[in-house]
Amino acid sequence: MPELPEVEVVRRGLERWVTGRTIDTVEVRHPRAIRRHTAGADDFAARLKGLRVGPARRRGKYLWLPVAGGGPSAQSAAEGIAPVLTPSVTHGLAILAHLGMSGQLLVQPQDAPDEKHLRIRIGFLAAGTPAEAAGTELRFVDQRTFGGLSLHDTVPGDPDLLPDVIAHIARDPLDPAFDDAAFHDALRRRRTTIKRALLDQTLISGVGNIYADEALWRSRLHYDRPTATFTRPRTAELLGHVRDVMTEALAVGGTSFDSLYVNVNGESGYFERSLDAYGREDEPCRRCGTPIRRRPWMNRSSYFCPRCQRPPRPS
DNA sequence: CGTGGCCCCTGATTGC
DNA sequence: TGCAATCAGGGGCCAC
Repeated sequence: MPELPEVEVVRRGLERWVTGRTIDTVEVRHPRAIRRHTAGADDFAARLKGLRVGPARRRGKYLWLPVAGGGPSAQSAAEGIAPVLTPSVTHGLAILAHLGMSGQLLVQPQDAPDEKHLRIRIGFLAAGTPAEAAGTELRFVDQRTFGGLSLHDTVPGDPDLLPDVIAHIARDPLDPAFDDAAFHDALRRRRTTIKRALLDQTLISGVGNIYADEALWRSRLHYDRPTATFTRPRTAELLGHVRDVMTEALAVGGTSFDSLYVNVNGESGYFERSLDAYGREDEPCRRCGTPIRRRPWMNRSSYFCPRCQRPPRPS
């Protein structure tokens, strides 16, 4: 459930508390949390030991931590191929994390009691760590186990050390390299509706159910509008609102309805109070006063103003 | 192939 | 009180 702003809050915490440290021990306590690492939990733990964590990266809702310091690449090890003697400087390994609906990455004191849904624990060497980080470890906690960690080769030559398995994920709208014109062209080619398109991580990443509804409300667009009829100005306005709402949410630490959505120190964000549509069923629209409605939509809900956001004519 | 429906999982809340 | 149904910020997979 964490979307781009919440994941970015976590990324910043990892950058501050984990980057630069050297992994010592890895404990996998639930197999589902590691299922995307096909070589298994023992391989995951053994390969990470002794590696140093690089800068924390993010694309959309995916997070990764490049790791370096020795050993063959994941690919060559998995296939039994001898490591290349002169590997490319920008070809390496990265821990990939996805939080799913309920995942958390927490930096906790080693002696803190285990969380009920603690799935993976990563401990670090004390040597060389900043005094303020000493004695802490990284924990992946996940009630519903839709999220998980895995270890992957990075795309050769990619300056961000993007894990190869997420190379198909689109850039997110806060990425300076996001291509607005290409996004508009892709929308026009699709035979789908606008909210489905916003949630399609191969078209635009980082947008989930909350920020899709918020951006559509700001744009006065109904979630069922077909994308094939979008004009350039309409796409531009929508992208502007997507960027605005996510930037505003990020500035206050993201959206937290409960203690499930927290930064690495367990603290909640404050954007819930600024939501205009999501979760506001029967409350007055802040533009026109009409009660906000909730509609079942793709096993979830869509919140919208029935007056500001008129449905398209049925075709 | 693109698109839409279903399923994975645990827990909180609501209504009978 | 108990129990069933519904819902939750995600995405992979599989039919059509």
